[in-house]
Amino acid sequence: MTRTHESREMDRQVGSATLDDVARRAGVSAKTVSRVANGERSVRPETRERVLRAIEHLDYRPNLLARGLSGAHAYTIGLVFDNPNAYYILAMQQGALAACDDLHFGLQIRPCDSAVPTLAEDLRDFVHRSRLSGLVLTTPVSERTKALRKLAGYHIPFVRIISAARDPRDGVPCVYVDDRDAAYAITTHLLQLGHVRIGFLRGGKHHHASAERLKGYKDALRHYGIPIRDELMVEGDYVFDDGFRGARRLLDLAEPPTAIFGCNDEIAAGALAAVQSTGLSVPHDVSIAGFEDSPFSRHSWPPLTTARQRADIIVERATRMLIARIRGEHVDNEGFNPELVVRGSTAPPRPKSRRRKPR
Amino acid sequence: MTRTHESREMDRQVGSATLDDVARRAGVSAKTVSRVANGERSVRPETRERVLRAIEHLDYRPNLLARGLSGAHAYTIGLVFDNPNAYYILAMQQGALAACDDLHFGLQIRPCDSAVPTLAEDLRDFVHRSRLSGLVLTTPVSERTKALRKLAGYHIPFVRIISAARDPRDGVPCVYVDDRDAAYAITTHLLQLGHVRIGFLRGGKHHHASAERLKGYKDALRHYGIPIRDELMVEGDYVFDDGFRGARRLLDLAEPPTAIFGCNDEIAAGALAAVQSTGLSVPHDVSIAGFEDSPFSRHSWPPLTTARQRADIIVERATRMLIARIRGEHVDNEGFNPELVVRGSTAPPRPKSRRRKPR
DNA sequence: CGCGCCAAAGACAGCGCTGTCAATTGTGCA
DNA sequence: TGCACAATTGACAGCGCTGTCTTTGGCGCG
Repeated sequence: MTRTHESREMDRQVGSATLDDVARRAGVSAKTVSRVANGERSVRPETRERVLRAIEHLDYRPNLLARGLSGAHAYTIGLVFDNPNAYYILAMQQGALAACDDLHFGLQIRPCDSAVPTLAEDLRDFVHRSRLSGLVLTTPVSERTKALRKLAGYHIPFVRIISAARDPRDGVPCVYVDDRDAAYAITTHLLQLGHVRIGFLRGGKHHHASAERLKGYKDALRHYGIPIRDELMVEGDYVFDDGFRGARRLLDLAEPPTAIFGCNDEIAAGALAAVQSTGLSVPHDVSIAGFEDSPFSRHSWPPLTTARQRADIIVERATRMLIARIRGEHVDNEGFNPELVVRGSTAPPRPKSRRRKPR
Repeated sequence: MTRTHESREMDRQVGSATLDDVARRAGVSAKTVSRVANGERSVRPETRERVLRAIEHLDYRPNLLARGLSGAHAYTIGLVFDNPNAYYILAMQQGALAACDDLHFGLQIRPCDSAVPTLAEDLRDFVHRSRLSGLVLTTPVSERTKALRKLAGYHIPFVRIISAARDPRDGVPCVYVDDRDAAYAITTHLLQLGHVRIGFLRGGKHHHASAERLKGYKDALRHYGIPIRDELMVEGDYVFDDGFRGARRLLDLAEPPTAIFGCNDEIAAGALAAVQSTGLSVPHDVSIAGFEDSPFSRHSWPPLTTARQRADIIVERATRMLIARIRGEHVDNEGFNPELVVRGSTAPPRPKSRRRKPR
């Protein structure tokens, strides 16, 4: 590149002092400035002070590319997701960003298709190209165990967020969320209101979380001695339209359910719309519950009973774990329990005599 | 760093061949490989072929950090936003990502507070730290003209997305969206249905788009010779709760409106919930219209009449413009017109005699 | 047959930072 | 006071790539 001194000065005007500039001004070596900038110990307080003043004065900001190229890694992590749910994605991004900003790491966002066979290789390339320090893997990417094994083989640090009742203790760090338990709580809430026929709208076949929630639903029914009926469980993906269609199918049954539990809020919103579109009222004719506490659940009418799952906090925690791990610190896995939030979309079923579809 | 040969070999195993590796295998210089990798002209076809085979064989991927550090810029752009709306943000990200993937650029996501006085300096630091090639500025960041002037002074390329009826032709490249016209269309739609008292729920005081939409509303009323009443225009931000509160206030008026136009879909969803919460029905008692065509509008019941604004496509276009500009190509500004989408939330007003609040 | 010219390819010096290791200084203790 | 040893600091060589400049080789033309 060979830039002249003049052009370097011009660059400086637009605001990019380098380590060397700072070093010259503080009368120390570049390496010492590097030490101060990275908060390393072995620098005498007065030297540190001098360097800090020079940094301040020149408004020095380390060039992340150079740091990444030079060092063992780039002080940047990747957030990998494969999810159709906008709120969920955004909450995850916010959580990751909060942790990264706090710990002075960069963040790269990476949507992907978790079903491709080359998942591990794709992620490896992603990491290598930008020399990422590690990955936060969210569901369902975090459930592709074979790909994860490969990733580990490539010596790529990662933290998984998974749906599990307890710490899997398999040596792979993770944050686990007890979806089964939360689904159990929601179903129990409906049962205690007096519902017996409760529909369940499944989501994302490939999502382990969906299976866990279904398990919680079944466990609760079993606990109350209520038979599990196939016709009350409808397949679908994590999207509104499937919720709408699924709920319509349930309502068309000879003996329709008095309550519908959607596997996430978007599905539940679809169910809500479906019920209202047939002229029935929520919660008087049909109760509806969701899962996630996304804005969907708060911003519908009536607002949805749901399980609060703070994706931002969960991902922030996972990100902090990852960075701690990258720094060589020991970290314990951590569990989260979604919490039941009761809102206006659930109520006791209408006495049988009056429950008849109008029209 | 001084790594041993052994350790380099190990690294190679996990998949990061370098320019030099490829050069050695192809029997050419590193620079020639660089030329091939960057699609430069002056390489003889047979040489290019040989290099490509070596690249293929070694599964070579350029290290983006090194490329960015070395070259004039990092082949990465930043997407800057300051917006409370999840769908909007996500749509924008998807649009930017589509363009970046296609053109082999990286993307950095950057939420920010557009109201801070140091906006220009913050963005400059953001650019310098990662040596970004340029920025896509979305509303309302794109409306901070003073900060933008500073940015231009720092020689940072950017493209704005703004709310304007026509090309401002001010020398700063932009994509412009005619919000006024779309709001005019929505208001006209309501007027043609027979509504006379139409409420307007404002959004985001700092958003120029909000003012443009208000202008469209007023222009339409004026065109139909209907007086503009202050009590029918309610302040608020772009969020559900303000829509809810604002609609309640409108309904509490001595003479409430028969239709409510929310400045975006989230506000309209709030208004929808407010109307339904008072026991009135949409659209029979009150019509509601939104703006944006976000999932909110499709996923409520009834689905909302709105103006379709494809944030993904708009941002993708802006991103392509930015990259073209970075490459030194000439690009013309481009305009988008949101399009009226009529759904179930709007209908003719109920004949006066029967319009009385129950309860 | 020799010359100039242009396309193709290579040499080399960085970009701004960090890891390693050597040099320097200061400290405690015999 | 002198010495071993630890705490600071600095010198230097890259990280993997690109910009500039130089060299090489093939070709047309007088």
